[in-house]
Amino acid sequence: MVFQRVTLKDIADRTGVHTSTVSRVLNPDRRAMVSVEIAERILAVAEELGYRPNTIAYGLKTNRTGSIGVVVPDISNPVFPETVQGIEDVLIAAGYTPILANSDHAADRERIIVENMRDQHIDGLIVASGSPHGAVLMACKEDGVPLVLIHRTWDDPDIPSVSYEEKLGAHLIIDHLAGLGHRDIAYIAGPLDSAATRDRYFGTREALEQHGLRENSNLFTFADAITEEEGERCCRELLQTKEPFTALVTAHDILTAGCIGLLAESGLRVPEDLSLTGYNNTSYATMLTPTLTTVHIPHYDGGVEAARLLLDRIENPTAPVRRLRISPTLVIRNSTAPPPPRPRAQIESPDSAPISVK
Amino acid sequence: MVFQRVTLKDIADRTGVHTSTVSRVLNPDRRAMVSVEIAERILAVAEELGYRPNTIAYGLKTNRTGSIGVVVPDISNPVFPETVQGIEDVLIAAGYTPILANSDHAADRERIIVENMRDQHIDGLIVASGSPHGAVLMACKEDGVPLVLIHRTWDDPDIPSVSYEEKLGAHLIIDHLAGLGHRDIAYIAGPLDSAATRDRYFGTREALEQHGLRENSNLFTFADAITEEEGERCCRELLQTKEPFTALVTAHDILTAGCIGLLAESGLRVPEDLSLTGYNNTSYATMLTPTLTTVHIPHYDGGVEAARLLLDRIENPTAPVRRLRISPTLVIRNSTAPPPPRPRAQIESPDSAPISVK
DNA sequence: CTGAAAGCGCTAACAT
DNA sequence: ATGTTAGCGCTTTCAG
Repeated sequence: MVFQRVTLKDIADRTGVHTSTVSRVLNPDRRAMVSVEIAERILAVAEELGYRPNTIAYGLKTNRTGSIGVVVPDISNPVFPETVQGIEDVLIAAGYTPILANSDHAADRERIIVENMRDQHIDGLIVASGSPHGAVLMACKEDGVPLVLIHRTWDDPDIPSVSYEEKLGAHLIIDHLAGLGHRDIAYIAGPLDSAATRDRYFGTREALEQHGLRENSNLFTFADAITEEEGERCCRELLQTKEPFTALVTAHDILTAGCIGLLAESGLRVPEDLSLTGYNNTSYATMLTPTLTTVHIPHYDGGVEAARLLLDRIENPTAPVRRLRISPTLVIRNSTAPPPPRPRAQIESPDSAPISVK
Repeated sequence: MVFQRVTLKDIADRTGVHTSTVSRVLNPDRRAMVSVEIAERILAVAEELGYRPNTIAYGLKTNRTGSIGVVVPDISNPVFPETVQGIEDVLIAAGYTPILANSDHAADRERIIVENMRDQHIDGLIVASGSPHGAVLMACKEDGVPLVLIHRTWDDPDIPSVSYEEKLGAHLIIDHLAGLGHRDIAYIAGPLDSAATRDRYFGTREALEQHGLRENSNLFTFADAITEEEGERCCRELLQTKEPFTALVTAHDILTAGCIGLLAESGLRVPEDLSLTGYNNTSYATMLTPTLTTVHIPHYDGGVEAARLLLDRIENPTAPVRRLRISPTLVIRNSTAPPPPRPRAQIESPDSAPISVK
């Protein structure tokens, strides 16, 4: 920086007082210690000179930087911009500066990011990740770095978190489909190393069982990533098993998006021949044709809550740890309908006995 | 931070040398000044104690923080995650820490963000914005804060930038449609306070003129934001003008996405009755039905170049300023086709004379 | 080759 | 009510 910043000393020299007096005036909490006339003079000069406190020097002295680290696994997944927006709105309003970083779902990149952030002396950390790096979290906890998880909890009850009732979300979808009369339901799971998609998967199996629907392992498939490509690959796999199904459920709107083109190519109409569902109620849900029945998760609100939890933690480190769980809701749109009289999902295998529909 | 960090002094005490010696060893450039045995002992102890340099103290001393501010107007617009990814990959590889912030297209929020960042003593700034706050940019320039713009240039040739040949992009689209035989082309522009969408708009008018196509102002409409809602609103407006058109061009895939549902409701098939185009080749382009003919902009590469420009600037502030312009390409998919024999875009006005097609 | 000492800008005892 | 002083952790002259 070529430019010379104005310091407390500059103001002190100009007003004929000591830097400590200037410091007191510029700190609202200590302003009262100083006589009004001097305070006013100092304030005027500070204004005139365009004084900006040096946060680096302040940080060195006080060990507080006003920065909060926010780690997300994939900023291009639309749930994270929403979450981040909620986090930022709260933190900025509270006078903090959020520092956002992308881990790309890579545990070691996450480790490096968090180390960097800690080197920068962040005052707190929010990790939005389905599979945070355990050692990193433990290190933060041990070193007393205020930490909040969002999108998952952690076994250790000392770590505050905001998570969603993912199993409930899965039940909402299956209940809806079962209610429409579907009995053969295929599922595209997300990567199981993420707690959220794992819960959706087990929740789905649980719900199928509750409805007395057969859990045909041929109708479960597993995406390696939350991308359209993986959705399409899994969808192809399901169609090739030649097992009949009348509904296709996925762990994320993005996976569902990947199915649509392939289904159209296969001559399957949604929802007439096949019901299709999403998860997360992202912008994809209304953009696709047909619009998706999906599970709404209030990601913005989750971000807000996570930020509040962190501020609580910073201001009151000894208060009991809170772990929030937020419930999702079902949004019914145009991609689901009662099953066709004869399942058409496997057009190549007309001999497979159609399952009767009430 | 409850936890006590290990400092140079800790290492010095443990090895029986002075802190300045430790400092020299820990700085690769000055390591050679110290005898090998001592250096090794210090390195071993540093490793053992888990020493991490205090970047705050370093920053106070050197006036360099290793942080680079990155300001984007809207992280939920998919072009920005791509751009940011390119920026981050370069900056992180060079040992810098990018600090990302969202201005929400608000000039005063942008001002506050940049002020905050400057208070944090960032070493440089990349502003990705269609309409950066002029005063902010001038202040950075005057104060010698290295600055690069991406997504637009600035009149002042002293500010390096990466921008795209937006007019060319607009020409590519119109050339393609004109080549298919379209003569009545409607346009949904983006907000004109952004340089990029402004250039697309004027480029479109220019291209229409070049092809001798009538510039019917009834067929131009202006979105207030890059959202699906605004796309839909503008599309409705166009349909209500009762002017016939056989192609609908927009300034952004997101605007195009907003049109699709409404067109379907109106009974217009794409591309049989109406050709439709996007811009930016985002994930929307392949997700929508039909897939979109659109303009591909290499946003990731743009981010990479912007970061490199900034690093150049930091390392060599006196080198001549470079301003990059990157050319877009046309991607033809399923949303464009020759116009129908009789334009159907205005089904309510059958009396409007159909334009002949070669 | 290594140590001593100063100082980056600020805050917070401790004096007066 | 204000000034003095010390020091946060580090780098960097300047001596030796």
